[in-house]
Amino acid sequence: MDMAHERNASSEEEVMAGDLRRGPWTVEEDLLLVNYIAAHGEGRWNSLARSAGLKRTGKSCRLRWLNYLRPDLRRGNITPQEQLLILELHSRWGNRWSKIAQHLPGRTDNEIKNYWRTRVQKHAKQLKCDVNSKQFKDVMRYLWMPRLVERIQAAASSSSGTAAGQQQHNGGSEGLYESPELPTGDACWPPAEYFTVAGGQLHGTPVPELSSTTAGSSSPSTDSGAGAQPSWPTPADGAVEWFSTTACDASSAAAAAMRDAELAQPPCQVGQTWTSESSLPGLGFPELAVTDFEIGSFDVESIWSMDDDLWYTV
DNA sequence: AAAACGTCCAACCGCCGAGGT
DNA sequence: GACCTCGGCGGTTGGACGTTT
Repeated sequence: MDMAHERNASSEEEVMAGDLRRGPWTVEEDLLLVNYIAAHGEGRWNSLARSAGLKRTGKSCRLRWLNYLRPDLRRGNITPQEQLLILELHSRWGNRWSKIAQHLPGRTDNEIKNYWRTRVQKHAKQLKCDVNSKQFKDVMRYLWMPRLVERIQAAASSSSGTAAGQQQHNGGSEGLYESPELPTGDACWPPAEYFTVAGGQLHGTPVPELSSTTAGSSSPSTDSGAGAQPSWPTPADGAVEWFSTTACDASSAAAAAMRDAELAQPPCQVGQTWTSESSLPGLGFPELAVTDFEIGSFDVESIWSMDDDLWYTV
């Protein structure tokens, strides 16, 4: 199983906290928990822990079950589709991991949180920018997310010939993109309510519980103008922050004032190259070329040369 | 070969809100 | 209303593992 299980169950890692065990779970504990839940179901974790004969806190049992033992967990790398969804949802909700996880079936909040901290924040660090800064968010929205969409589209189109017949999904006439990491017959991804592929195009639809301002009203062009259309935030979305050319210190009063001004204006500050006329009709998303992208001191080319498959894995 | 460094992720911690008494 | 218990959440940590020097 996992490496934790290979450890000696009587080692000093298993420090007793009172009468409760801590540290890595053993195979025996996992079996106790799984069998008990199979027989009695979840809930009342403290009493469950006692009844199952586990010397663990209810919290620990709950965490172990939700993050590791649950049968419906997805394993393996975060797919580009999932990456795209995480970026998009994080841009809306911030560190609401559990909420984000609700929209990635089989993924846990812990997994998404770890992904964000280890992968996304690393890129922010490489850009010498705070991960929550406006600049970094803009990099994500205008560079990485379109790039991800391109990758998804490329994968979808390259597999459409052979996999089209396998990608029929429940009730829809459009073929869903299926993650290449999933075995045939596994759940399609992303779920139909988010993105679908029809006519070689990736389409975004509103995420449940999200602001209706993004519903079917917005989609970006990619930097190659490919026309992929996940559910991007729009200028009309009050929660969306738009470009500024200020330094990375997003907390400065000047930057805040500039943001306020930007929010009252059409979203155009990318080297002044974007105008309402240059956006795709009705899409509200600037049509950008990478070379147009100038914010602060970012070395845009360095992003593409990063030796990291975060944004490119298929 | 091995030390140093970086990455990943399971698990824990502290806080908070909901619900019950 | 006060108190307590519990579940859930986000932040953090420790250690295994991989990579680089």
